[in-house]
Amino acid sequence: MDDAPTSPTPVLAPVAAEDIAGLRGFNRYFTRRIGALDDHYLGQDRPLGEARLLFEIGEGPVSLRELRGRLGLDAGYLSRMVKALEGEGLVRVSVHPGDSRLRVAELTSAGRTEVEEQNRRADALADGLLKGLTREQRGQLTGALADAQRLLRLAAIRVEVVDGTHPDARTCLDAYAADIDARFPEGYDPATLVPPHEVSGRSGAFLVAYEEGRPVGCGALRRLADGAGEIRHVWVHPDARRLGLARRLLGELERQAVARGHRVVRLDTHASLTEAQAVYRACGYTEIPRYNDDVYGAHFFEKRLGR
Amino acid sequence: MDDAPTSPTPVLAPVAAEDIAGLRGFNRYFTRRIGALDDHYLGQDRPLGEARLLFEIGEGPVSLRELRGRLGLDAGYLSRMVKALEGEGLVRVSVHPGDSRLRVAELTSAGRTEVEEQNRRADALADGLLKGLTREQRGQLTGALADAQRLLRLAAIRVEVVDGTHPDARTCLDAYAADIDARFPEGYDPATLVPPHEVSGRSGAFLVAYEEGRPVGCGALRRLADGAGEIRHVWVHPDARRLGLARRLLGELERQAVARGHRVVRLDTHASLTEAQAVYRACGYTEIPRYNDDVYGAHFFEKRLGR
DNA sequence: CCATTTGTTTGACTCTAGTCAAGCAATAGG
DNA sequence: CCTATTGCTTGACTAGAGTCAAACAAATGG
Repeated sequence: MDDAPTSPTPVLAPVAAEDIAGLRGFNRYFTRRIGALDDHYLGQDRPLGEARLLFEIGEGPVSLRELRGRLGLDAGYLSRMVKALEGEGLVRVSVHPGDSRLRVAELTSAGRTEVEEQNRRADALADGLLKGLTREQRGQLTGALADAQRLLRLAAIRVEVVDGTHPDARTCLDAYAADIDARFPEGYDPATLVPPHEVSGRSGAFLVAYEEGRPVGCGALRRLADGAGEIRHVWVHPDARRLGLARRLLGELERQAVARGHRVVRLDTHASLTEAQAVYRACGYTEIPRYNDDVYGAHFFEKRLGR
Repeated sequence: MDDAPTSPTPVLAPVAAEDIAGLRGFNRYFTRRIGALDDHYLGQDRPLGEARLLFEIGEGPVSLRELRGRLGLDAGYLSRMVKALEGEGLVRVSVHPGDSRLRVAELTSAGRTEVEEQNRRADALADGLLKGLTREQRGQLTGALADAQRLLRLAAIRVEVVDGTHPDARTCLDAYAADIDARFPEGYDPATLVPPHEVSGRSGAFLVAYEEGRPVGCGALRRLADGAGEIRHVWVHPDARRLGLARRLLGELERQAVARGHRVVRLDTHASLTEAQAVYRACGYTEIPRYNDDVYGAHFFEKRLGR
């Protein structure tokens, strides 16, 4: 058990030099070769900044504030670019109906045409690149890129301990409640959610996972009457599923439990959450008899925290 | 045979939309997230162009001509940047000993220190990214990136038909001859190489594979006395091995053979080239009895070009 | 209702990156 | 030996990308 080759839940370990070299080598190759190419083609006759802006406005109307955040631009710089695009008839700007300080931009039909042309060019570029490969190799490439992207996204997600009353904690719990309310045949009563004070300070913890500053997952640890830890409300935003984030949250919650002196953690799940049950089992949890009177609980799990 | 799920040698087929979308999605994610981060950190207090230049000078002395090629810079622009770095005491420039038109740049110890600092920062960035993953996930990521890079390199290689007398053809054949001369216990006599006229025009073809403008592989097709095609001198530069380029060259040579009306191609290999034999077998070649008096040939193969 | 805060605009800059052409020195090719 | 050619430098210029501060209007919080 001590020298298990793979660890069921994440353990922090120093990063191997070859992994760093691999990532850096790929980064050099990719950005200099493919990325640069793409930027060059995307822009064509238009400055890259404007091309990116058009692309980012894309579908529905977007507020300038949103664009500023997404592209990381200076307010003045953005304002001027939008004005230039408006002057060319590619973008229409209007005042936000709800808040007159905000301005929202959307593409005109000419703008839409230009974005389509951009997409055509980018597709042609990708097509030209992939053409040299067999169908099988293309599939391998697509698979490898998907795996890499999944892992890079997971790696970029930061898990932080926040207070149970933190707005991001509430946002996540609301989404969690809505989510399972839709999934449980009997619905879900939000009053069942763990109260903020139980997951704050010494007695418990609340974790929020952030991807690019946006909360995309959470998990709570509280103390049971008998002194064991209890994990509750492990949730992952639909956009961030299938990355392995639930496992990561679980591991972080276990670390929090260890730090609070718990030697064992328990949790329960609803009968309908079969994937969750599989995750718990894979992470070293074993099924135990009912240990509480939770109306939604159907399966009960426990894990001893060793080391 | 007609509907075999995987094709032994490359066949051109339209690129699936999902492969294009996969590559484009990854490109967007990667360049905007990782690449941009990297550039930002790499530069720090120094313009990106100069930072890249320092990195590229790296070890041993490099001629400005070489740097110009590698970074794709304008001669005047490069000249000025080198001068600026020289002024800061990071780079030492001297006249090339062999050709006084050329100038060679190398790092001073201050320059080396700065590049080390660059590397430390880039390593720290990669380390910070990978830290969120388990050791197993890091290994998966490194593997996926290596696969993707291998396939992207292969995809970016262009195979062209050149005249047998073309300098790139000669370069490749010289490298090929030197390569096998070192591998064959009995050495290799370059006089055995196919004469240029046999691989030009209607009777044959000479293919050169280019990676970023540099020849990295070749292959020849000529016509045998009985009208069959013969494939010879399939060679891949050591830097471009393990990408699957030999298979690709083989496939292109077969296409050339079909275009010239050959219904069958043959080839021979030296007893010591066991990997090559494996490739031929995997690409649908079957071993046949000796069909020529080549002193180096030990195994003889044939493939019918059907459809 | 008054003071902040937020979202945006405008003017005035800076710096990086890059182009283009003229010119000079060394070399290569006939 | 003469004429390209190659490699580099210099001057003159441009455009893209971005910063910073002042100003102003709408919304928000006491």
